[in-house]
Amino acid sequence: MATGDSTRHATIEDVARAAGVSRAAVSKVLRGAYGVSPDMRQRVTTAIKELGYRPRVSARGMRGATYTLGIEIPDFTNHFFAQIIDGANAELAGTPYQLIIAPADPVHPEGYRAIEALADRQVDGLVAVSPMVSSAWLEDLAPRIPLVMLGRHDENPQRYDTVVGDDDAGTQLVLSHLLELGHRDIVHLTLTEDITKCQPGTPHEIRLRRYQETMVEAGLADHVRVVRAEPGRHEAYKAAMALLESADRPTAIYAAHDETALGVLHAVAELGLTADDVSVVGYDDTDIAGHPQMSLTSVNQSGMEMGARAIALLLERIAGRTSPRRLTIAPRLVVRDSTAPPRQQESSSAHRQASTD
Amino acid sequence: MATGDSTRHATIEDVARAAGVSRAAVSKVLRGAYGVSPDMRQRVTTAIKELGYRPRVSARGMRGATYTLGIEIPDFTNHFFAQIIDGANAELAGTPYQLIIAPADPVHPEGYRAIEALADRQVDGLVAVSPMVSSAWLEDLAPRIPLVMLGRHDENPQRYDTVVGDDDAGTQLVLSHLLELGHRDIVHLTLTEDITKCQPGTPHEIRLRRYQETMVEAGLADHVRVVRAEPGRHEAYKAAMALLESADRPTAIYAAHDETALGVLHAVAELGLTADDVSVVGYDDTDIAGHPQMSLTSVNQSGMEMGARAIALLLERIAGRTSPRRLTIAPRLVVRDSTAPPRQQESSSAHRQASTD
DNA sequence: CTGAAAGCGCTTACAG
DNA sequence: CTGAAAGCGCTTACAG
Repeated sequence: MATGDSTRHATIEDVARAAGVSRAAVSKVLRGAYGVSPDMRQRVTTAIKELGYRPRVSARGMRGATYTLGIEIPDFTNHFFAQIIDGANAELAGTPYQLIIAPADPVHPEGYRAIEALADRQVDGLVAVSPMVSSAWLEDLAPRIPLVMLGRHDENPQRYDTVVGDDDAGTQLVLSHLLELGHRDIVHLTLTEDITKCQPGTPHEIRLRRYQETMVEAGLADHVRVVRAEPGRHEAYKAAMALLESADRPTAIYAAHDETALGVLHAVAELGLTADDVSVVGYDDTDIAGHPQMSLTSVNQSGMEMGARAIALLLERIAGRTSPRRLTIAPRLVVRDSTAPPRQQESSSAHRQASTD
Repeated sequence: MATGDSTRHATIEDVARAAGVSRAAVSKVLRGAYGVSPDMRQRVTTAIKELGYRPRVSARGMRGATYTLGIEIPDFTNHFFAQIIDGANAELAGTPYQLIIAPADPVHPEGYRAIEALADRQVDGLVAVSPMVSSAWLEDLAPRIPLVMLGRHDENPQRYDTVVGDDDAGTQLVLSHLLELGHRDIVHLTLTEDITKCQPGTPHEIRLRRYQETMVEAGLADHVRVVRAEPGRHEAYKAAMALLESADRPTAIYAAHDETALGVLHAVAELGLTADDVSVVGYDDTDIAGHPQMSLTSVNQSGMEMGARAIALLLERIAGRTSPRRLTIAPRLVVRDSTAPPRQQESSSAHRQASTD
């Protein structure tokens, strides 16, 4: 009766009273700070348990830390991002930090909104996948909050870290593979321009540029062909259908990523075609690529590892590091059944190869 | 020089000073509350823009709302949950609420930790997918925070809402389909007991029970066979391999959900078997099930819709409703190529069927 | 080692 | 319509 109804949540004041100590003392025990006698710690711990006390994060956030790390992700239906979260979450196990994830606003998918939402919530650190946000804006945000960006090839970030795949090398692997198989008519199915045309070079922009350069270097400048589709499997499917039903069907398609590649494979299967007719390569090597019924050749850049590394860098920053770091994840091509030598070709190089064997 | 460095983030005090009004006035404009003259609103709005002011959510949370809704999800790699988030996020577009997602702690996947983490952060409402959490604990939590649970068949929740698929009807659809095709050796591949053995009846427990009952009703009590696997595609694959390589291979497998079914299909493909040898049915009808290369027969219960409905119920609760509601999503069987009549059988019923045609 | 006091940036009654 | 004051539940210097 004294303190009121027990439905009300206990506060630090309640704990202090129950333990016969000051609020400051409870706070210290809570944070494992120095300067608490074993006896006092004991009494406080007991009181906390008895009252089922849990500190309000909002209140802590007013002065100190929220023990919350935020991650912004543009799209949940893409399995690659799920892997990143998984890796990040695993890396956080055993630390006092809680991960919260903010999905990009469907209306404003660039990421500004979601990142701001996280910053407004006073997260102690932030990792984001936002190729379309300007680096100047990030430099402006970074002094207020430790920041690690995924998949950004920014020239020279001053105040935040980056974890990137080597999209240049990955694309090189893809094209070497296709060229070795004897392909010449290689189309690159990428995303819409708003995604490939950002300043620092988004992953998709780099893949596109490297595709063009490599084709030219291989003497296939005439065969450079870029097709674009909105993000999403179904959009990729539609674009691929148009492409595959057109007069000059390519013998190979290098898709922007697995999500796109799955749409392409959908079209390929629906038209009764096989890898002999048109080879398909993806990027990300998501779980489904390895399924025997899909067997998609793809570039692995381990989303799990990217997520884990990003968190590791973030924890370093929170611990005090201020100099910027960049981590590059090496790509690895996983060859599967979705790629094969092109069927019967007028291509002289393919003939040479065949007769040389 | 007067106010200090401009790097410091503006507070409500700064805005009030710049607009020449009180902090209370700024607060009212912020929340669109009554009792502000158009002129004052104008001046405040201008000041907010000029200063780039954004209210700190922690501070708001101390007294009022955080405009944050939380959602707890046990597993990000399962596409069904991604769809739920997508649906929830879409439903929130245009409202002042921001969605944040907390992944379950990998070490304590039951969900208590993640839900508490969200509650500690003062979210204005919470939706969770936690079959293993006790309903008593939820009743205890609910008075403090509006709560909607997904996939819980609790008897009679008093203080929270539920959105569930009709797992009973869904299972009935699956078995009717398989029985009509002529299958008798139907195995149910479900998850480990800790997931199916919770009190109120988890979705998987209901699918399991309904499977057993329907088999008995069909006179196939002798054919009831339940196999269990840890969650995850790879675990399902291993269990399926053992099952398919055993002496008495079933002709059909009803998998706990698509994630499991994909593992089964992996084994089926690897052993060079087809749907004629062993039919496979999943649950959730995730995107990949509809891919022509997968073509998995599955029960659709629309994760998008479940997520959207859950948010709609939550907003009602936040608006004041206190009476509990339950929403049931009707399942729909989508028949694809992964199911077919069993090949050549000694089964008399199969013979009857064949000769009757 | 311990505690009293100030303060974080908002919102909420309550007067005017 | 407007504002002064109290208060939300913590943490942080600062004395003792």
